[in-house]
Amino acid sequence: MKELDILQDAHIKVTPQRIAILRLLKENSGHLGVKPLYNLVSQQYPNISLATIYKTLELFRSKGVLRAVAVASGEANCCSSPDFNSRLVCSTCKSTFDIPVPEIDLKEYLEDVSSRSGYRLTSQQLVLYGLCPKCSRQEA
Amino acid sequence: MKELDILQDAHIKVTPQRIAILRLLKENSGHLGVKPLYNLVSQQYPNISLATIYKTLELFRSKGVLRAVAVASGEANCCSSPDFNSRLVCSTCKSTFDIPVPEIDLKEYLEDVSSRSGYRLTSQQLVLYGLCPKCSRQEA
DNA sequence: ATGGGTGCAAAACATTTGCAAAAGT
DNA sequence: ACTTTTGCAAATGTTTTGCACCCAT
Repeated sequence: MKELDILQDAHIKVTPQRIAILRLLKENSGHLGVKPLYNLVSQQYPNISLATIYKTLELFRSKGVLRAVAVASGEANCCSSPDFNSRLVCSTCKSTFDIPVPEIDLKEYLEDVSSRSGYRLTSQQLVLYGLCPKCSRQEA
Repeated sequence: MKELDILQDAHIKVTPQRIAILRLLKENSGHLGVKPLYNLVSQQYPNISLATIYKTLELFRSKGVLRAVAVASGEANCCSSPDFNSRLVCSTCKSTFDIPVPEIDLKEYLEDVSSRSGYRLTSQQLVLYGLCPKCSRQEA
């Protein structure tokens, strides 16, 4: 789907900056922090400001074009022992509900979590942490 | 396991502040941001500084007592369509490797990802987003 | 003309660093 | 005693806000 169509479908006014931002996010599978994104957009629009990036991301999020996704920062912290960390987070009020580690088929699991918790699931994120082959070698 | 033992096992010098921080994280399943944690610790140690919190968290992380876990912030962003977002992130160099959505048993899936990617998995995080019953009602 | 978008600058907020005093082993 | 940690303050980095100007209806 073209960037233009995505924006129009979401009732977002189309501007060149917004198209560029959306295109870059798509090209990078969305795995882009604010500054890397800013640097990329700057190549095309040298005068763009960080404020525009932030405003655009917030706009996209509010319209459902983007979904905020975080890779471990210091924001929240967790006692180490449980290697598998599963939590249910309300995307509106941020309240959390602890859920058991899935041992069964994921679809069953998701239905189960939904009915136990009463939460209406909108999306899931499985983040796996590990060492890539290069770093794994360097560590040994 | 007692806080004292956890710290000693990790070869971390024991201080009352560190015990308090670790205790509070455990009592809250680790789902605690920096400021909420600071506020709680402050009740017991009114003079503790944010710098100490940050330093302690970083220390705990480096010793493996804590694992950084993030709940969606603006840090990284993702095009919406894929409801199930799975990524493999190298905990050392942050490089990413896209992985398919799991359709099968999780253990098989994890083994499969590991052998396909060459990454050595250290931990996984499944974050489910949704609306809690209260917010779900308010939205309708 | 109007409404909204942009970029700048400043404000607000979050995190990190350097250092002297205090506490731990 | 020696070393490390603490808390303060300042420095740095990040995100948000207000506003004047510009662009596309």
